[in-house]
Amino acid sequence: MFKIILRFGLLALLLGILLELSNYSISNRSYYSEFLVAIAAVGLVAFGFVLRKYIITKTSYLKDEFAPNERKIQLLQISSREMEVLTVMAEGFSNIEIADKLFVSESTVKTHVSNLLSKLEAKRRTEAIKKAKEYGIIK
Amino acid sequence: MFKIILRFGLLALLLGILLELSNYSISNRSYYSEFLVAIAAVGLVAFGFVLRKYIITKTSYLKDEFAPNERKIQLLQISSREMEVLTVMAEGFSNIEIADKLFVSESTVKTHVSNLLSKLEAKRRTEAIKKAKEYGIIK
DNA sequence: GAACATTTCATACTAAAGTATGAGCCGTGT
DNA sequence: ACACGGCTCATACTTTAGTATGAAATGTTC
Repeated sequence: MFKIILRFGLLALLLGILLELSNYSISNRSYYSEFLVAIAAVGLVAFGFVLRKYIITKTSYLKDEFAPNERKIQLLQISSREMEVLTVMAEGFSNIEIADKLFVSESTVKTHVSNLLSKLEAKRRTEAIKKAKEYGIIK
Repeated sequence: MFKIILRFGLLALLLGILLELSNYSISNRSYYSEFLVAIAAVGLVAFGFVLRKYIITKTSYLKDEFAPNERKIQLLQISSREMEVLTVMAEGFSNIEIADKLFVSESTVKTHVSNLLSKLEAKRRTEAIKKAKEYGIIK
């Protein structure tokens, strides 16, 4: 992360120097004045262009260090056990498989899922998963 | 599309004028010389920054930097219609809802889903959705 | 044009998912 | 102590989802 900031900082500095250079050459009416300005301009545009990509990829990188949206979880009144069910459910497991993983009965899982559906205002588990992801409460 | 090109063209022109202006003011050693250059530089970076977004979003089939993994789709022998079903299915819709959206019967959707499950080696639609996302064939 | 994949649909199943209701247990807090 | 929320489970039921099979209409490819 610091590496990227450093890289972009250096690039920005370089472009700044280029601009300054063109300033001086303009004052001196050098041959390369217009040329240098053009290069600096193109460089700056490219800088912004690439910057966006890095910002986007690096923020999606931060999604890997996934922190569930606790606010939303509390707002929807989703309990910790429901969260566990939701997480395993999103992995594509059936109710019985979830039950085995959490050491409870299928009935219990069904109850949790049913509660999750109403809390997430979803009609199906697929819809619940989609919404939960949109809310950032699961990855 | 032309609208966007026009907009960006105008913006680029404006930035060019700004640069030229700063050139002149530098020659004249005006108070605003450095200031103008800085504004032009920031403008150019912003230009590139926004440009990327527009290029990506306006090339429509590349939404949010997402390009479906065509190689994987072909490898798994998933047909175009199956892809459509998969996409809508991942949005959390039921078979009947998918059928309505694609103007086919529920039977047809069931067939497609069933084929998708075997092709994706999934036991349930939730698992299929998860795998499809991992493979990068849906977002 | 014959072979082949795709898309469509139906029928008849079985298997899951989801709903509704009631109930017992366990902590926490008033 | 008692109310409350969370977790557990069961039974009974309805609704979807998923499988199997067959079949017909399209394209596509060699």
